[in-house]
Amino acid sequence: MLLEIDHHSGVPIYRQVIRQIRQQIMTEGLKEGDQLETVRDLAAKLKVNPMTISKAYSFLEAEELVERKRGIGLFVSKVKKGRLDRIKAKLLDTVLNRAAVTAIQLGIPEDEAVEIFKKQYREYDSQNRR
Amino acid sequence: MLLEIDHHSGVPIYRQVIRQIRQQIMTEGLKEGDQLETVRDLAAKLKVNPMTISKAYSFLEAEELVERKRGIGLFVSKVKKGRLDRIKAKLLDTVLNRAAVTAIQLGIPEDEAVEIFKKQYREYDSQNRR
Amino acid sequence: MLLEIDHHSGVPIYRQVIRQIRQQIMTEGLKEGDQLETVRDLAAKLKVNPMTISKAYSFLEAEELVERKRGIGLFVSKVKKGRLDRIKAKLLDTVLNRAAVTAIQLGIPEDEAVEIFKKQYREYDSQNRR
Amino acid sequence: MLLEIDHHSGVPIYRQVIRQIRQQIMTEGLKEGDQLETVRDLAAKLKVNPMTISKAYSFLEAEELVERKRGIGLFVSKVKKGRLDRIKAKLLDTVLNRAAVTAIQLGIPEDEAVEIFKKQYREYDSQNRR
DNA sequence: GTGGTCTAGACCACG
DNA sequence: GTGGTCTAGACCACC
Repeated sequence: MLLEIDHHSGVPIYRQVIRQIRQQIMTEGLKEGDQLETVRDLAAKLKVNPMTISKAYSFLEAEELVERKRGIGLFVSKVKKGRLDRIKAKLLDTVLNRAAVTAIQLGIPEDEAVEIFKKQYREYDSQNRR
Repeated sequence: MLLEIDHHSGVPIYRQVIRQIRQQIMTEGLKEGDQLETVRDLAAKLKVNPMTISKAYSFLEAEELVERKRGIGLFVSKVKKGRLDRIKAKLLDTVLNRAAVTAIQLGIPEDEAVEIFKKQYREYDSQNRR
Repeated sequence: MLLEIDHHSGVPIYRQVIRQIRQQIMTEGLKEGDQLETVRDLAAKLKVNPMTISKAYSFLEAEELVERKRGIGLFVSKVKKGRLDRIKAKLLDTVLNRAAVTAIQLGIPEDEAVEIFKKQYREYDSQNRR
Repeated sequence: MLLEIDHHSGVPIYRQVIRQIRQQIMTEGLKEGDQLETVRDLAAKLKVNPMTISKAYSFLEAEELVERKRGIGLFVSKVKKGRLDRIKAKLLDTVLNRAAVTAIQLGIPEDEAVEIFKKQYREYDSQNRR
């Protein structure tokens, strides 16, 4: 499980953990039944307090993306395809809406904004294609 | 000066103020030499604590988008066209990049992402056209 | 805000807090816009650590039953009638299902179980009617 | 001896074991003098840690529903009819009381609550009738 | 003043 | 060994 924490971003560590794990579940980097790293291991690896990790895991559990097996560990839940799609769609809408609003407020016309968006898409995509 | 504060967004109020004023300077809703509303007036109008406005103004001043004339008030600075464009471009790149990255990580193909972006653009645009 | 904590029940304190506040929101003992007691006050009143209360509040916020106004406090969110009803119905189904299952496993016939249920209902109801 | 373990319910496994065996004794699926499966066998069958089964058996022994014959095994105790009935009644009262209280607190009228209860009863009953 | 975050460390329940 | 809970206390951001 590959996580990167930015201690200077101002974003709480536990939220960074939540977001990244959620992302990996969405993109199936983490699949149903996969075990998450133990609280203590992940805490040691990221050099943060175990409770910080525990807190992140608790929220993921409340979201039902992750399940506890008591005394054993945490595992990725089965997420129904429909629910997954809804979460994805919502996430996407949010971020694209934010982008569109900014473009409009800056007075950038639609096609120009779309071009920049495409450029960004292709750049990132080509860099991260495997 | 027209500002809207969303108390439920989680975004700090002073940042909402900063962003909106910055936006207005960018789009020339506020022009060089225009005077900003006084801290007290704006605070009263938005029903927030004056310190919140004061803080926002300080940041705008640090950004050199605004100048303090002691004893008189705050005024929009002269911003060179080139610098303005660079700020705009950078802002736009940042937000569109973030959107693109999210789309890619969720495995959304380019044209699908573009479609959603356009939809968001048009929705917001039609709602806010004056 | 009236909360009772049972330190000996084995149920985590923060969950007791969550459940009771949720209950009060459901039953409109706490209404939209009402401010929750501050973390520190409630912690002092219940004689627990503020973080325990904070944790409870965080989960309620994640559930969107409660909203933060930064620097001011926490307030009961507007909950759409439909969503409220769904939450209520689910809660009710869960607890009545558990009751029914137990009755069946003990070999209690339906009408006998219903009679006991009615008795319990009336007893509690008459005690707590105002 | 037929037991079902739900790893996702959050209820400790040893408690699930206790409850189900107790249930079977109540309903006379297990009768006086019947031998319980050995700790090892049951643990292997349920694929859980033997200590978990051992712990469950200890509680049943403490409850005097079961007796240890050293070197031989565990056997279902003689339970006086009266005591059995009292245990049953108490269990039933507890769970039905909890259900009634919840219904009342949610403002559900008696007959509506009863209807839902009956529905739950019939659903579960028809599914598990043999 | 408000709530949020993080830490260090203790203790508990479960397997 | 696993995760969960709670505490005490520090520091931060916001209003």
